[in-house]
Amino acid sequence: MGRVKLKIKKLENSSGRQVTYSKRRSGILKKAKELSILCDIHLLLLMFSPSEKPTICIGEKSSIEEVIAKYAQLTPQERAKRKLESLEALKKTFKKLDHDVNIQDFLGSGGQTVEVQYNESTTRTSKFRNFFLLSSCF
Amino acid sequence: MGRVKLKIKKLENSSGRQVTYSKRRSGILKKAKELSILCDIHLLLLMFSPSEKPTICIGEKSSIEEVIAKYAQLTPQERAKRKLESLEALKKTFKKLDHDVNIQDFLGSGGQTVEVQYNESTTRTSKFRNFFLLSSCF
DNA sequence: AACTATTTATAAGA
DNA sequence: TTCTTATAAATAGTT
Repeated sequence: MGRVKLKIKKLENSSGRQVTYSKRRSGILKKAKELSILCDIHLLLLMFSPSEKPTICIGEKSSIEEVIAKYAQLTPQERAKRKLESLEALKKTFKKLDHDVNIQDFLGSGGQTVEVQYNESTTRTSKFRNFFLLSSCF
Repeated sequence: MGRVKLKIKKLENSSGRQVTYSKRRSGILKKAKELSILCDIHLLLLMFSPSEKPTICIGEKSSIEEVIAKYAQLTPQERAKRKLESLEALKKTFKKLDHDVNIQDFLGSGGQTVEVQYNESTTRTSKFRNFFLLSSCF
């Protein structure tokens, strides 16, 4: 959308990245909120600006805890399956809408799984402890 | 976008909700992925379909753990501030783009803060334990 | 911060 | 469900 079609790759101009972020951030926040209302679903969107400023969007229906907890309740098998399905859906969208985008570049490696074990005997800061507690849920 | 302008309220027809979810899910996944690439940012999008099927989208740059951990590192004050800022940005977008939407209805109460304390002496299932561990990070 | 030419997303219909 | 198409909406480059 706009005067020219944009190549989906990292914008090399730093201030350009910030401008594009501001514009698209508004757009995606609106989309997220609309989707959660129209379809009455749980939704969570979390993002960080190029200068690391965070934005969070939580669907009307949800608290952050609910959304994360719902995801945490899935089995690892289920989560892996969903990741792949999401990737497939995205590929399909791009095939349909964007024949001239390099799909491989765009999607990257995709369905990596991450396994992190929390070692009780290791001393960690609160920050790192939180990190590992959270990791163990995904 | 479409043949008519849609009112942003819960679609009352159940199959209509599912159809709209499918279409808009593709759209928002594409937007999220594009934003994360163009602006080279960390991003996480998690949503559940009307039939509770989960979808997760993680930006090219991120693992789930990284995004959550980044958010977990903010102070509660910082988080509350960001929530309000996000809400303000959304209000602004709607004022500009959608004069005929009922802003109040659309945004709901918004900036609620949730405080959950984990009580070590209480017995809980793993599921609930995860819930509270996660809660304590937000 | 606004504007506007264009591209993109999507609501309804087939 | 899947495809089409008229129309609304988002946004890239510009002012």
